[in-house]
Amino acid sequence: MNSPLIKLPVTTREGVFIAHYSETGLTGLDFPKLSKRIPSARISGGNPSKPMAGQIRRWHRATTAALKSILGGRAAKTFPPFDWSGKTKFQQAVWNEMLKLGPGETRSYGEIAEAIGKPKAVRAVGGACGANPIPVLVPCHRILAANQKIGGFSGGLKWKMKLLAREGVGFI
DNA sequence: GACAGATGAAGGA
DNA sequence: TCCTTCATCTGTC
Repeated sequence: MNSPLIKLPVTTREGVFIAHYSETGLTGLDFPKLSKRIPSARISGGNPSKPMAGQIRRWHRATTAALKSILGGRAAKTFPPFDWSGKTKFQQAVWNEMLKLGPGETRSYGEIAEAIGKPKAVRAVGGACGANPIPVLVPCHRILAANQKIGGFSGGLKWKMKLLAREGVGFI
């Protein structure tokens, strides 16, 4: 496994997201804690060597820029490397498929299942979406249920609706 | 090995 | 048209 894990705050208009980094890339992204005070910006959880810290700062800039772009309803220009070690091939296939979606572009769980060559694994796709550690950047909010129904969202439907509204996506 | 899940489709009222 | 039920597949415990 990868360690240590570095946590860095990403301040946006929507609140402060917490990005988690390992030695190989971004491992996770936490939604802002609603109605909580904004934590002070500091590196915590690890003690990276100097070259590592510089690299993580670069990744963090990319994460911040990508997050702000997506929250603004625009496509992210660059992404940090994602660290999906420990995740299953199936989950990675689902998330890679989601990364191909641009702003305002949506797919159904069934379409994602079909795209990865497992057209009947629709429920499993839902499970992979729920296991997505990097919401927003890996746009699981762009996955709708059949007939444009909103479905569910691990970070809370409120976020899903907000993100989709930003991108001008209509849903039921 | 059993169970649960962010689905989808079909059938009945 | 809406609701209920069931089939299907994968991940997790």
